[in-house]
Amino acid sequence: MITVTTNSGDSATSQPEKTARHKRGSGRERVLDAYAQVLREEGETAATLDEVARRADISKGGLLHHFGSKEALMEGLLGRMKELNEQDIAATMRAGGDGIAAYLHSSMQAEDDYSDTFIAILKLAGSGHENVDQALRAAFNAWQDELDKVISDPVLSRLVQLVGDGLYVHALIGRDVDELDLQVIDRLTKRTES
Amino acid sequence: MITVTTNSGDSATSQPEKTARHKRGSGRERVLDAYAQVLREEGETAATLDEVARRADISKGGLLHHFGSKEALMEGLLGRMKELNEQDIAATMRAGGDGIAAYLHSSMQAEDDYSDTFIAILKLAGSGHENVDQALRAAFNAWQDELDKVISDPVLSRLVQLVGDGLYVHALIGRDVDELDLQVIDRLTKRTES
DNA sequence: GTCTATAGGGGGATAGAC
DNA sequence: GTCTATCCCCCTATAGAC
Repeated sequence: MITVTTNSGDSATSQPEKTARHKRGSGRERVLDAYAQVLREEGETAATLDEVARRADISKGGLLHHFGSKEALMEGLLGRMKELNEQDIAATMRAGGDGIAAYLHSSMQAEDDYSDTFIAILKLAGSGHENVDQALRAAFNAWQDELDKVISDPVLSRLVQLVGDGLYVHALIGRDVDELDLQVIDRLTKRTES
Repeated sequence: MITVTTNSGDSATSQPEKTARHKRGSGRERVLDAYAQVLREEGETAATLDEVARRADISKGGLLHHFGSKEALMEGLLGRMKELNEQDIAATMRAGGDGIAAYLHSSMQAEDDYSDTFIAILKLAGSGHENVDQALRAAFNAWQDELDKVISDPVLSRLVQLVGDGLYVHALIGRDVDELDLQVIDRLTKRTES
């Protein structure tokens, strides 16, 4: 009894155009790139000012000129996520025609600026920084709102989101996406009844 | 075409009996309890030897007698998880009669020793400790194997696991379980075809 | 705007008394 | 088995030269 408002085409191939990767040279952005990168690759503990400065090819003093404290650096990254959130949601939903497939695929492969930032911030989740958890909840809610527009059944919509979040966990621990994951996505995309 | 090998009773209420909470006094166990607790509540950064010792009501020297290094402490917790894994899987699957509901409910409410340990270790995921990610992958695989025994369709089985993992993410960032989550579980439990 | 130097604090680990 | 005292390193942040 559930209807997915989509033209169910080839679900596994349609990919949206996301924000292009920027590795531009303006100091502030280079620092945020480096911070997000080290968070993704080695986690919170490894993300020291020294290491971030090293990756950004800048001195620690230079870094602290742009961001007066580590807290400020963190909020800088949260700001970037907030900034990219809307435009990425729009791009994901617009492009493929199929919201579910596009959403779930974007949960699997972090290859745009938004996903990079999002995954980096996930590494800071639940570690006492209330700002972080708040920003993450806001991001989740924004995606949920968008999914709700595309999927008429709210329960199915939530299910799709939970599956996407599950895929993030698997990525987090290095559990590779396999054929079954793709089949799950395929089934969620193609089925119009529960 | 999917058949869930279960007596589909009242899915939302059946709860298994898990391992009882131990807050016993043997130094080693108290230390592991404290370590897991601080990881869950405040994350990896806050989990210093000083803080763990404080919570375990022991001195740092005393702690380091039981676990010679922080690395050893970590592996101690991994050992506990491995130890509890099998028995918790068995308890979860045995009790309710319905594997899906039991699994998903245990993903929501961490109130047994295994879940406590598991969530704590999740805070260490993707932070460069290869042991941790390996242990987590093993735990995920063990649950997957068990779900596969209960759910005849492997795609549905994976879907159920992904939803459970998604619930963990939501818990991680303090997004409370709501009515929709319960409805998702209910639907996954009751439906026998995709 | 970027650098070096350094202060100040905290974390992990060792030594050795009890 | 548990404690105190201590060492050393690294991390954040500040000061100030260029």
